[in-house]
Amino acid sequence: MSPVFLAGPTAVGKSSVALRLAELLGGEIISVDSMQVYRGLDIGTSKPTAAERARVPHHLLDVADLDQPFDAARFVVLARAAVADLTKRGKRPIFCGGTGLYFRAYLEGLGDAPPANPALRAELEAAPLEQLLRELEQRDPATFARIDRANPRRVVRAVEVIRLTGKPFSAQRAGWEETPPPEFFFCLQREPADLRARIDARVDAMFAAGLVDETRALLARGLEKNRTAMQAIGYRQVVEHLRGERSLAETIDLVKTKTRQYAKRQLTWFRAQPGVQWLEPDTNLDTTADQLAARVG
RNA sequence: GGCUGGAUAGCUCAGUCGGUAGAGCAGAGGACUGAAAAUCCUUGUGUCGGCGGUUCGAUUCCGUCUCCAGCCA
Repeated sequence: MSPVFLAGPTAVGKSSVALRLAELLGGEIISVDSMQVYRGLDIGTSKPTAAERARVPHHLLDVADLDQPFDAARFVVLARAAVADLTKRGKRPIFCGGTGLYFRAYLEGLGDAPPANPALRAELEAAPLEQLLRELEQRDPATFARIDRANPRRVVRAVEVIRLTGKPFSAQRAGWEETPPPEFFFCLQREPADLRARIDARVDAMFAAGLVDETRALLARGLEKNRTAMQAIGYRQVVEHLRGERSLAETIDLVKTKTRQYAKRQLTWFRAQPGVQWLEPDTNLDTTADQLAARVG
């Protein structure tokens, strides 16, 4: 049974569709979300509720604590393990989420490069970009030629890998474009005005549900020490608000804007996904799930 | 009622010693190979508040009107 991939921008309605689809197909859900992996980030990530998780088993939620690192490679390892488990039990894997890199990494691999090394990374981040670019040009001309040289993150990682392994970064990347497209990769999309309204409503609901309190509690548990979790939309802006940087009303507006921008970037990933099948959700999301179930057999 | 500032891109504002204007933000598009809800790239024609006047030419100077601040009555 080939897995079903269900992607789409935030607030498009993926989770509801996946839930019903899983029930129809006798499947289980594998979350493809870089923030829902963290324990405690619940309201702000729209993590499936206990009730929903009771309906259908979910994998890759709450798999990291705030003091643990998590990255795309870890995602791939855990996702493969989950798929193996589901296959053994005759359950169909339904990947559902919005993290483009994670989909891609699972589908096409990440290469053999080593994980981030915090000490080295800190050193490289402190170095002038010009210097890193010079080192990159010398030690890995191929990467230097194709990399986004204005983007410090990309440059830092490339130099990090080179220093860690002594080999060029370009020699350690997975060969994307060589993998055949997945059989069932669906992306949900909506009219911009529709999506925007849903995002606004969702953000309002998050604050009404206690996002500020949740953030305060996470802060007490070390949220600020986790660089990745700390950049999650909603939490980051609320932390700034709690520091007195802006009012609550302004913060809510900002979170809406950031979410909209994020949704746009997500769509950019999925437009480039080989084999994507686009889908406009029905007013009744169960209907959409029914249609999908029929297409997927 | 008087005085002083403002009135320029969706928003906040800069600027033009008179030759029809530019930043940030928002918006739009794109990239992305172990931080990715991050990070980065590209993209700016708008009666320069209205009407008159001076001028070859006014968004820029002058007059007047409208609106918004603040101060004085």
